Amino acid sequence: MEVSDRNKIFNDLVFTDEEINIINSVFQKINAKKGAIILNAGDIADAQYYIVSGCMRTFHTDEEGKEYTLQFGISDWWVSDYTAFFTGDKAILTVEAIQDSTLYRISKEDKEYLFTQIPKIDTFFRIKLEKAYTAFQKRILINLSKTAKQRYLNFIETYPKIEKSIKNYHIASYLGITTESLSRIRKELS
Amino acid sequence: MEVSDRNKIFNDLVFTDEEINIINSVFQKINAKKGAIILNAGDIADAQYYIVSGCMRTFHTDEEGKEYTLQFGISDWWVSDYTAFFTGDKAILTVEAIQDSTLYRISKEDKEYLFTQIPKIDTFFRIKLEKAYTAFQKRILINLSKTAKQRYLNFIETYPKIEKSIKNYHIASYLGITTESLSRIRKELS
DNA sequence: GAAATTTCTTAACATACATCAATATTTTAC
DNA sequence: GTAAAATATTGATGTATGTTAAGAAATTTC
Repeated sequence: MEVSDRNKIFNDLVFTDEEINIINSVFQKINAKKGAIILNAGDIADAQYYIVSGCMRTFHTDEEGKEYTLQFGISDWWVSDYTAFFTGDKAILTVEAIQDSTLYRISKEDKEYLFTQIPKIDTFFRIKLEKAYTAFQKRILINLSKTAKQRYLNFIETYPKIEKSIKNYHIASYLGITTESLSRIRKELS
Repeated sequence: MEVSDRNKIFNDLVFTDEEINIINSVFQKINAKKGAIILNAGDIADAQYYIVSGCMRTFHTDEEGKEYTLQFGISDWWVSDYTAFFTGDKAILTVEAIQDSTLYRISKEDKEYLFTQIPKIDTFFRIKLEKAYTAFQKRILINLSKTAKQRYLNFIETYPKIEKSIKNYHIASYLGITTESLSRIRKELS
């Protein structure tokens, strides 16, 4: 792993040379082409991924084949099916690259090894988890309380950098509406 | 804290006498009467609460005074406005007892002290957080993909023990529908 | 750079759920 | 146990969003 990437991931943490060696040994760099799937629903989610650049999407597919986007992930976000990652159950989410993306992969096993070797990383990941929890709480309240138009405006705020490069139907599946409805909302707003 | 309560909270963890003393010193037993508010939106959320018995509700109130129920909490659950608890921001959630409830309170400060004194408790709380995250992920996907009737059926599954004792309008505010709509759904199902 | 494919928009109509208003039922207070 | 208050139901009507279908626009492929 390059120094700049390590600093980007663990920004304010300082490591010894030995710790740096350990970190380098557990992260694997991955180039995911647009359309590539890095985790498939039904598989074991035995890794999580740090996004250096690009854009990822995690979504659930129901019995009828309809897709529901749980999250978009951009630079400096972590992605996986965390529910499956934590529980050991099979993934119900698929994680795909919707732009060419560069990622770092760490397996669940290596992450646990990392915790034993560099205890402060435990705290680092706990804070990430707290933030992820917080984001989900916010999302639930917005879904309960806001109209589709308000949710769309909130989406633009949440993802200002990528909003224009994400396909309409992916945004719609994130908002819980059809692509036609989103089209109408966009028209009203313009 | 009574032995039985400590075992209930930390079921499979084993503590030394000294650790037990520390635990006893940081948890405060609270009896909350039906209707009591233990955390108010706008306040600092400097504690979290373990529910021994009873039923709690966490909800958000919007500018118009409409309430949106984020969660019901029953025996063996933890409640707070975790977003506020983690970030230090003011609470946007209110936590109220909807039945007479017995709780144990632990302050944020004491919880951090507990982590330093009994490191394995850190892992215990991390797993709780993972489960809470998982529950929220599930909730988001259900809200995106299911009709009100399906969400109501899912609610009954999720809260089978308390479903009958929770007010209709509280359930409705959890499902994101009006009390009238819930009434009609119930009629259809009966 | 033209053809093929994918994505987005528009329109007509359908449906789920909201709103408003009235009444019925249950719970609480004295 | 009765009156008052709170909660739940029902009906009529409104609205946001879904569905189906067609065509327009953008992107990809060769």
